[in-house]
Amino acid sequence: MSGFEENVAVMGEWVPCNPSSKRVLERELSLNHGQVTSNNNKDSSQTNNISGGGLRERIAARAGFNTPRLNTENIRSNTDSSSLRSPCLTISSPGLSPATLLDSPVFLSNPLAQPSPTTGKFPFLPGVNCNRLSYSDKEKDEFFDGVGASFTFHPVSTSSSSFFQGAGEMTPVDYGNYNNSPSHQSPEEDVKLGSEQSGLKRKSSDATTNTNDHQEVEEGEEEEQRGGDSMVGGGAPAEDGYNWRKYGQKLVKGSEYPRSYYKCTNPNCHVKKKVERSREGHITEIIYKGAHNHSKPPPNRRSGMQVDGTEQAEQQQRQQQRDNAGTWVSSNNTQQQVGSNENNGEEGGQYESGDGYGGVIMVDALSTFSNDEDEDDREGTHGSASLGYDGGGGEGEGDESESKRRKLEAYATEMSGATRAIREPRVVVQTTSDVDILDDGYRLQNSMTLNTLVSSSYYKCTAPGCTVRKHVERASHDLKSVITTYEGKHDHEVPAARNSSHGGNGNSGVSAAQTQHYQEPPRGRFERQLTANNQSQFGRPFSFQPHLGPPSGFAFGLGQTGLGNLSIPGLAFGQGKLPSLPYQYLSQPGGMSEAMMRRGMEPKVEPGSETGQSVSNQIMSRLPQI
DNA sequence: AGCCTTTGACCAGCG
DNA sequence: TCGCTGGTCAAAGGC
Repeated sequence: MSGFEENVAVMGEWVPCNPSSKRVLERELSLNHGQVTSNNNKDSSQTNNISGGGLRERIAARAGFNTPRLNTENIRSNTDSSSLRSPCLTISSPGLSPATLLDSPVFLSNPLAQPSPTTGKFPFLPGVNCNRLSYSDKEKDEFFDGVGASFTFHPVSTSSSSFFQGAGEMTPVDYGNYNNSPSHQSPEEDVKLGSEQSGLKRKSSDATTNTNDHQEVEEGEEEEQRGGDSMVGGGAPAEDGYNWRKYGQKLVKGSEYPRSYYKCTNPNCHVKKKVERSREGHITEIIYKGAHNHSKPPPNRRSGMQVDGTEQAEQQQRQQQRDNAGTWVSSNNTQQQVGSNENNGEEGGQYESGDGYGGVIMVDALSTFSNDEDEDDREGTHGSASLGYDGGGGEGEGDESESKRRKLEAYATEMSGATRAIREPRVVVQTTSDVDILDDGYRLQNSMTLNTLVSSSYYKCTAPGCTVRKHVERASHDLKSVITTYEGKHDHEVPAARNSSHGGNGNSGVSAAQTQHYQEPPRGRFERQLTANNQSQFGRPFSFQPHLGPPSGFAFGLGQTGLGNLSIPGLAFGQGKLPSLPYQYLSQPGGMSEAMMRRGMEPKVEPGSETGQSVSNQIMSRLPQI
């Protein structure tokens, strides 16, 4: 199922390189929590506006994807310590590619964007109304002038595995699935070296066929390290399922790496993509332009596309999801639009349906998606939506956004004091339209997923008139840790299973065993939490106190999500992973520790783990001391 | 033979 | 108008 575990494996690493950055982090840690929490307490419309970081706005405006900008960089053990590596993301998920994302009926919203100088989304920016959808260039300029050099990200070069960067702003948009876990990967990331100039020896690349979770991530990285070969022909990245022809390569100013230009080889498809690869052949940036108006080539014709049992299984799953998805009701505007897009895409051929649902979008902090929106690019109008950093959104803003993006990139470069190789933390967003028949038997819709440290899936019962909501949290690196929170009362009969495949166990990646502790929630307005197998993280099941909160009640923290997924310098893979905790604790002002204490619980720390430390403390403790 | 990459040249947008 | 830059073209060559 393209639910939780299938979707995301994102990793990012970045390290504040100077004391100033630490201060920024501290501010972010302290400020974002509160803010986001408050934001989340607002009604949906409000939060939508807040989220307006732009993606949502543009999505709404354009009803589709157009030019997702995917920035990725895999950071591994860096043998070249002298070279600064950008924060890396590793996405490898068979069938989940940017293209897949384009096809995804559900997308993320800007709130997911990592707050950063380049995203123009600095919730902690003094004097800036964080609820605003966009900021003028002047404001950005002023801001950058103020923040400027102090905001510098330095990539971690020591970790064998990058650490996923969580989304920045997350709004409790409806009932989405906010997945913050490094559990899925996008194929694009696995594209290895295509063809490198500068006498670089061509490697092959690509596609990690994965399954789920960390295993996939790690395998994907291993694949990378092995120089896994999946390049099409001479090196066209094809793990996204499409065939590409390289038509140019150029060293772009300000970029440390050459940029390759690819066109979709389909005669009637004008989709293009730009790929930047590091010297090692790691993709540092992928920018898609346009939407495929055709289906992916048959697997057996996808040169360079690994089609193994895993992928086949996933394809089957996706098909199954498509079959099921039509019966579910979207719970928010965005999703409805997405659904519309989906239909349009299917009917109009704008959206290739190959991957259908679920997907991973890796977004760099500069902009989540590029905004090349000339008419040609909007050929796939149905499936086009441009997502920009500024959240301005609106017709005809593509060029402007692009310009702004470039401008911001320039800023980022300047601020980094080096090159674009120093990238900001990336945000990986997973979107799904999974509809699950949970272990409780009710059909719930999982509308959205965002990746952060903790996967948080929001479900809404699809039964007419039923307002029950369910929130499932899973530890990013331990999917067995599950916390389920109910709101409302389960006032209708449990629908009969529609699909044996779900079999009451379609909890988006939560196995029956993992939900075996399910208990019938009490009637009435409430929230109930349960855990399953969380002993793996804390030695014993959580002892949650009732979480009383607003209806939407699951506070998302911009800060916690982002920071919660930060790669901590000096931490190796595994070490770098923050403790698996319900993000709601991360979202608490003061960090997890404080949140937990307020809840009267004490995190159990596994021997040798750092679980007991608050995220912020952990992060801060590893930052350079001022 | 077909498809792809390579790569220098060309074009267009922008300041 | 000019130079810079990003994007594209297209000939050459490889597989």
